Amino acid sequence: MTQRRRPTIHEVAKVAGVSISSVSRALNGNTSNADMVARVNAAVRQVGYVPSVVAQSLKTRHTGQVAFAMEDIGNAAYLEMVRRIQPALRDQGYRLLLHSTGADVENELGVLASLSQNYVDGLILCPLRVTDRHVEALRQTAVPVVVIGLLPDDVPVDNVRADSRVGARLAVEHLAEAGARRIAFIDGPLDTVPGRARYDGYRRGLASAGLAAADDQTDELVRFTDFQFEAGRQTARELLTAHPDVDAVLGANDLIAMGVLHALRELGRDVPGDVRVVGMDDTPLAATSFPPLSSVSLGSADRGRIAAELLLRRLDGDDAPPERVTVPPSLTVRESSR
Amino acid sequence: MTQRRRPTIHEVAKVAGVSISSVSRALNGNTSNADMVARVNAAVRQVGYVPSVVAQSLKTRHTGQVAFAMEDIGNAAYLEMVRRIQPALRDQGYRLLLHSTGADVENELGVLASLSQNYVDGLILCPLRVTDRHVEALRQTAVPVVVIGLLPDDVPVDNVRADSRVGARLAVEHLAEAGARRIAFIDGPLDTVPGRARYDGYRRGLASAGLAAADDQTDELVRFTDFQFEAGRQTARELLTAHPDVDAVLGANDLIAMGVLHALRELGRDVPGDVRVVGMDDTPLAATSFPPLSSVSLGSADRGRIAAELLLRRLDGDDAPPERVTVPPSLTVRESSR
DNA sequence: CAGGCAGCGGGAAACGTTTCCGGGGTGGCT
DNA sequence: AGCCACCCCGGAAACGTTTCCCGCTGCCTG
Repeated sequence: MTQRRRPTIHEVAKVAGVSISSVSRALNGNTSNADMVARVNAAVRQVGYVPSVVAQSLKTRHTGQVAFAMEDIGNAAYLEMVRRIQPALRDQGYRLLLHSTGADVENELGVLASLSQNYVDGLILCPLRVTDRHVEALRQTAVPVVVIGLLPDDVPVDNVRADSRVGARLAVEHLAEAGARRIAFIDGPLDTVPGRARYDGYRRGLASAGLAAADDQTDELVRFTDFQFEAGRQTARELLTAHPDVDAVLGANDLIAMGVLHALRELGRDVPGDVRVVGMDDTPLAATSFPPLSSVSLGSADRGRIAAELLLRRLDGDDAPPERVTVPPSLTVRESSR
Repeated sequence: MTQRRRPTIHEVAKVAGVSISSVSRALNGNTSNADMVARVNAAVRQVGYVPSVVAQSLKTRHTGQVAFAMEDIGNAAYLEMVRRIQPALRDQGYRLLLHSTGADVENELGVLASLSQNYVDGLILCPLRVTDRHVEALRQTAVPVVVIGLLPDDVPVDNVRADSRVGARLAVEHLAEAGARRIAFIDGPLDTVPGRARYDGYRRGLASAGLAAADDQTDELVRFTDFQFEAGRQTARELLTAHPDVDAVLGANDLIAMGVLHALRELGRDVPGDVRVVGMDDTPLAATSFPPLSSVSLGSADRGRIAAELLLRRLDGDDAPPERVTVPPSLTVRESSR
């Protein structure tokens, strides 16, 4: 470990016998003299020069970095997004910073605030909730931001949305069409954005299938719990015991739906013979479960890709008005509801 | 969008009526005069000053950033690592850069080379393979590196390893103990590091259980395929048809093992009654499958945590000799082999 | 009472680039 | 052949910090 100080542009200049301005120009392609370029390159190789991106950032006022902030990278939906975002950014020479904010909203706001420290040129944000303080912070950012998720219409920020309401409705309609009449719904917490939207979609689906009056508020077949496997299992067991006539269950995500499948198995009910099951998010879990789980894809990968594209456009200097893209959901039917 | 230029330390100094040195000292806690601190803080709030981390980095020669490089964040093992690494680093004030290198070895070397651009203070690397060029690059890095995975003993770099050979052996011994006599193994490609190690572990397990002579090379119950669900399913179907007397199957990862479960179900064999199944990696898939899949955990989360700790120690200035930590595997027994 | 020392604050340099500006040389046009 | 214009290259400033160094003030001590 020699710990020699890294060579700077000055040493290159000395070795090449030219000025530092010429070195900089040669390296950035702002010179036409082939001889100069050759000499500089030779010197660069000789001293083993590598530019300092920090110094470049200070001077050029951009860092080549973009942050992606979400609750938890362990969540399959966010994971899919990262898998698309990272290569897209890398291809354009941007590095990706990952911020897992956890369930803490303060952390989220902290990320937004830290944008002012200008270590990134842009941000893709998946907010858990959107509070007034979020909106305030979003209005004031110095760098472009793309928000994935629901956002009030008057916030001037690029926005990519899934439509989980339509997604849930799609699932319900599919189940009804397959002959189900008593369709239960196990949702996540109602005070989350997706929990709320999926609930609304479920109700609309019932109404459009003629299975419930639009103003029916009894919700006897609806349960709210966490977006987790065990939660789904427990809740499903309870629900199915209380209502043995249920002939279909929609889980608000694949984990819940997996829990439902387990509960049904424990209760000795056949899937899809006795009860049909559909999940949401269409994660890898769905394809490998038994029976393979029908699931509503909310296009996480697409949302990630589109967010990256929008951000790259902004970084490229585009100052068109903020865009609002909604990615349509799609239902993948597998055996669990066939 | 006012796009006003961000205030610098100079404006704070002007507003507070002090010098920029005093502002810097006050903000970094290097001043004892409470009055000064108060005035500076007031001025900071008044002008809305936020320090530029880029300028700070240039001056202080560290960036507060650490990179994590692996093949694909979609891989459950890497994902678990990130989930531990990120909070650990964040708690110490470091930001995390994510590099998905893909299957391309050049990309990996590129990441190593880019360390010289000093936009990070350290790196955690999960190399796919370790070539001479890797070793060379690792010897020359200017910043601390921690490698997760197998590394030649003479490379002077902190190293965290799993022991998938022992892991596979553990699984085989467990199956033998449960009464299995004809234990099959569906491995990934033999020319990958884990494929090779798991194969060795399988053979040792058989030998130690007295189910095969140590020099038996027939491998009639071994198959090599990809580390994927469909591959595991197809291969298992073929294997189980050719050898109906197989009473246990070890899958080289959970995806393969899930494929095995599906194949067994299609063939009408009961799990674990007729055939016991064990997977490896202990991903979320294992707990939610049916029946729940026994799986060998290779301690991805622990490896991530330990790697982060080692790196943080280096960043803290520790220059003890490189450390080599091996995380022991552990078997989680679930219904599929009970 | 005077001198010295400690501590605080200001000026300025430095980190490693990019880029503006200006001077000198060359080539082309008149 | 002379003049003008353009092209190249070098010098220097600037990006926004931190920190070294030095001078000043005030207090304590001899």
